[in-house]
Amino acid sequence: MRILTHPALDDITVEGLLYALSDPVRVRIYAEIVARDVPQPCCALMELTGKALPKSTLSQHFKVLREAGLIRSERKGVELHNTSRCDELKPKFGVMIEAIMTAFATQQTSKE
Amino acid sequence: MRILTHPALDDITVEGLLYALSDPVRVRIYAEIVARDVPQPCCALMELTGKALPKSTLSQHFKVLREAGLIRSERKGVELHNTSRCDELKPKFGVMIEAIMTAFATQQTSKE
DNA sequence: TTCTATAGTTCAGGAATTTAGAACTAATGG
DNA sequence: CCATTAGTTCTAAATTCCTGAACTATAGAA
Repeated sequence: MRILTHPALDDITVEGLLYALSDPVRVRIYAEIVARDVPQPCCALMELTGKALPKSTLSQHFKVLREAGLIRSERKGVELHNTSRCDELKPKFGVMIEAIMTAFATQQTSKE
Repeated sequence: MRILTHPALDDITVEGLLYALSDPVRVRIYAEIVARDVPQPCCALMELTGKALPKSTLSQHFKVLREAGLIRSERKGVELHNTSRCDELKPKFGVMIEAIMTAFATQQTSKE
């Protein structure tokens, strides 16, 4: 396994962030990582959408979130601990991420 | 040509909006539509990215923006006039669209 | 050390999407 | 009716995405 790479703040783009969050599964994953403020291993998020996702698919989704700059993944023993990079992003992107997640949360609650 | 359809506010989703704006060409198109507050025909935006885009490609991009709920397209003679639906979206999505476009504008100006 | 288990990545294919040239439709003005 | 401009639809090639199978990484136990 190669070392996990995270983009520098300068290499993170609005388009990349939006693309990462434009997938229903990925935005839910990111919302959970933000909501539970303890670092989350991938496996904790497997059944997020009701049906269990294949782990290769989940791994790809985490990779997209990571390479977009939304999360940081650090190995802790056998797991990866995933945390939001929102504090880092805020100076560059302002309230964008928060505004997106607020809108998403509203949408989710109104779906019930 | 079929009649152009626009989604009802209820059918517009956060994911759909983010997806539409996650493409570098589409976000530029939308930024121009918002910036020039006169309705824009597609043809006015053909050379947005330096190289002229094929009109079929441009048409698809407008379709994505339209079906996501970001713009409204109305026929005026031989042209389509495209306007932002941001006022309609605001009650449902709060400052999300504005926050995205602000971040995008900042990114564009810092690129020069 | 070696065996086993768990967590996650990478590979490879088929499936789905996107791009763009060509042909088509829609409206306007001679 | 013909020509022109604006934009859509069709279609095939190129690209990207999904996922099962194989692989790598770490830890704990024997």
